[in-house]
Amino acid sequence: MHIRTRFAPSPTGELHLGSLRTTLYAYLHARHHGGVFYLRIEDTDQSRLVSGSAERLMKQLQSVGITWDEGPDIGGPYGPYVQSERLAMYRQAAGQLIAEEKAYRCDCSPERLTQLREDLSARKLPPKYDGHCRARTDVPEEGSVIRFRISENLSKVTVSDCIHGDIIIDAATLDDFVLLKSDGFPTYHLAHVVDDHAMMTSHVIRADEWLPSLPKHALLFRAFGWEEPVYAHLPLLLGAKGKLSKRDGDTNVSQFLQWCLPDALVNFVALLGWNPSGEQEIYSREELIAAFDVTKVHSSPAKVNFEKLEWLNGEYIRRMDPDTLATQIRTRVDTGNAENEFFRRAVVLEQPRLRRLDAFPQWYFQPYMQEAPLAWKKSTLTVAKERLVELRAFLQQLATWPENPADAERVVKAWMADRGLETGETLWPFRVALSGKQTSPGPFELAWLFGKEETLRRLSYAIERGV
RNA sequence: GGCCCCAUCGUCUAGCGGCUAGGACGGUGCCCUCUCACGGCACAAACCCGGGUUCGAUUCCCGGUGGGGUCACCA
Repeated sequence: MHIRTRFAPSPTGELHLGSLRTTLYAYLHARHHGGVFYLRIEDTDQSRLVSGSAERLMKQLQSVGITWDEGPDIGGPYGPYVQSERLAMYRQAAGQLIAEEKAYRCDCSPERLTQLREDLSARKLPPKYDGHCRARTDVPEEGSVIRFRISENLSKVTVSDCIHGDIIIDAATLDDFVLLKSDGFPTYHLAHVVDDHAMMTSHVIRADEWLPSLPKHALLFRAFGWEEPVYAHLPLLLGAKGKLSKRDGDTNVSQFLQWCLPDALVNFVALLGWNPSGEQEIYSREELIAAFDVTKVHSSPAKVNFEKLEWLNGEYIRRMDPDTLATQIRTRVDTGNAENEFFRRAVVLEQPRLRRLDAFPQWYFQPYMQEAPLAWKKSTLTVAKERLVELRAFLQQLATWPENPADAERVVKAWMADRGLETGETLWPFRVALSGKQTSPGPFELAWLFGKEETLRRLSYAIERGV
């Protein structure tokens, strides 16, 4: 069988962390099998459309490196890939079911339906449609909906899912659900079945919240006489309390991308609810594709651990080449008018310390400010300044400035050993003279960053004005 | 409430009848060290409960409990 999976978002907002994972799994499954991954826009709810949303969704997928083979922007053999452009197909399909008496028209008013549900739930009965219009033949087309008829002969429905296994549902709990709305647009149920059949979808990979309506979909496929796709219902992503939501902070992908590398985010999200049975934590895109197996996706929900994402992002940062990292940071933080070489060196210094791209220390780009005392622990300012004076003289006469921090360390430490200078009393003032901070990269790193001129300038400033 | 899903450290997880129950994040301690990170080492931390099945259950079955989802002319 040829593998075809899809991501079918409704254009009503931003790409959410949960949708990213759903998409990623569908994408990985297709890529793993050399199949097709396509995009379909589900814009059947006229009232909830958000303009520009579909475009943003696609942009965000691109920004995390998820590519599709067919879609609204690039077309493909089974288009159109936008549901509002496929209305004729849904109407035709619904009409066919009416002709076969597997569906019927209903013009019950919203008021009646609401009343009905209220009465039913007041009596502690499941709120379902009472079949008022089931036998009617006089329902006008105008303003009415088409409902699916749950056969009265049906007792059990067996559905199957490749991560949950078989599920058997009592048909009595099923409702005569709406297929076609009165505005002529299909409901999700109809559109899903018609499209995934027409578009040859082999695997429907979607969130667990769809599981309760799986029997409807199965019944529809059977009513049409179509082969059902393989279903994979993914466990939900949970926040602090229940389904991941705004309560847990902004969970939009764009929000994460402000501080997180796309590859780290993908790596992180891939391992939420699935893992290839090892102790490896970091996977390249290729490794994910090679290892992915939908049937090994967990059936239990996963709480999102944002701290681990930060850690993972740090790991990715450490593995990057400094120039690439520098460009990633440049787009996210204000680097003032730092010149390229200086910025690149600052990035090298911060690379082992950084977890969030947006947390790059600002002091590199700001005027010098002494915030920590020059004196080391129990030592005194006088001693600190004596050391700095000696150090300045030594650095001053250096013929060649160290090429890198390790060089600087070697040279200065040799000199210190020579003079019998204690490290804390010397290096602490040295570092504070350069950074002004309680915590910062080391003095050798900073001397390399600033170069001879600026290093000497800062030393002199500390000797004269330092406290 | 009906229906459905789920259940290993706080969190993500390995485990697929016999293990000192492994790893990662986070936490703690130590080492490295001028500070902060990085890195290294160590420690604390889990099989929800009750019945079965079995020589033997974290693992299989049933029940309970707990958590979650879903019950629209939304997806």
